[in-house]
Amino acid sequence: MNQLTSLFKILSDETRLRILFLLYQEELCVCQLTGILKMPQPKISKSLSKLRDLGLVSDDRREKFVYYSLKRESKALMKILEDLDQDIISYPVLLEDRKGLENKEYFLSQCGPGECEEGIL
Amino acid sequence: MNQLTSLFKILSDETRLRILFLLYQEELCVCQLTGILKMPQPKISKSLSKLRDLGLVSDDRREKFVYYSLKRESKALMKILEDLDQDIISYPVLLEDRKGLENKEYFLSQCGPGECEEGIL
DNA sequence: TAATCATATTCTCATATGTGCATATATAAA
DNA sequence: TTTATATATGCACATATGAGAATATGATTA
Repeated sequence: MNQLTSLFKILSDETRLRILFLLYQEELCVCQLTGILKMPQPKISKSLSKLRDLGLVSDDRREKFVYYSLKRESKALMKILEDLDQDIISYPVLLEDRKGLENKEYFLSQCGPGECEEGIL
Repeated sequence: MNQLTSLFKILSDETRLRILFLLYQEELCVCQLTGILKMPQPKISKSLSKLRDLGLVSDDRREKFVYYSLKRESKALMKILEDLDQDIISYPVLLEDRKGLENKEYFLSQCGPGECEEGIL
């Protein structure tokens, strides 16, 4: 029961929800998430660490980057993400994030916010 | 999106979640909820008022009692409650609450906590 | 080894949140 | 019009939480 309410609490923050929904689609590293969500890197890192604390994501360092992926073990979480996916048309923010995934390679290069974003965005 | 995260925040409190799940099964008044959940009445009332603020429940005064019922308009909420219902075996607290529903008539009489509970409980 | 880059952590702050207790309101009964 | 009963609200408190800025860590490259 406590696990369930903790899950809802995690989902009650928009940043975390958006991250989870992105990772539901594919594995991403911190700088990719930072680029897609257009948020300060510490904010992303802190969100990710909370998600890791709850055991919802796992991290894997490969070369320069730390890749995060959804653990897909919580049946409750998976159901919620599937439902969001099915009704994604109702959530423009999530749709936009999904579109942002197309630039994922771009965000791998060193692009601090405000530096070389104009090229694509 | 904000509506969605607000929903998750509401669900992140065990009291509110239990209330919603009870109302998902049937309409109940405050004293019945107080009796079933074995919690102080102000706590129940305050939870209910938050649920009403979000438009998740509606209240209807009939004689001495105020009956609350689930509004069933939020598709997201309904899906979550249905999923809980389907997997209720994983949530003993909710199962216990459901069992408590059998005493619902009993809690309609004036029974402050600790007074005449022993009769049944 | 020094420098750069990706990520994590710390600190401070303002704000929100749940709880318990007391009390107010309002309807119904006497 | 009192009295009882059901429900709602206010207050005080402790705690939790998210944001932002600064900085630390740790791996990689030069």
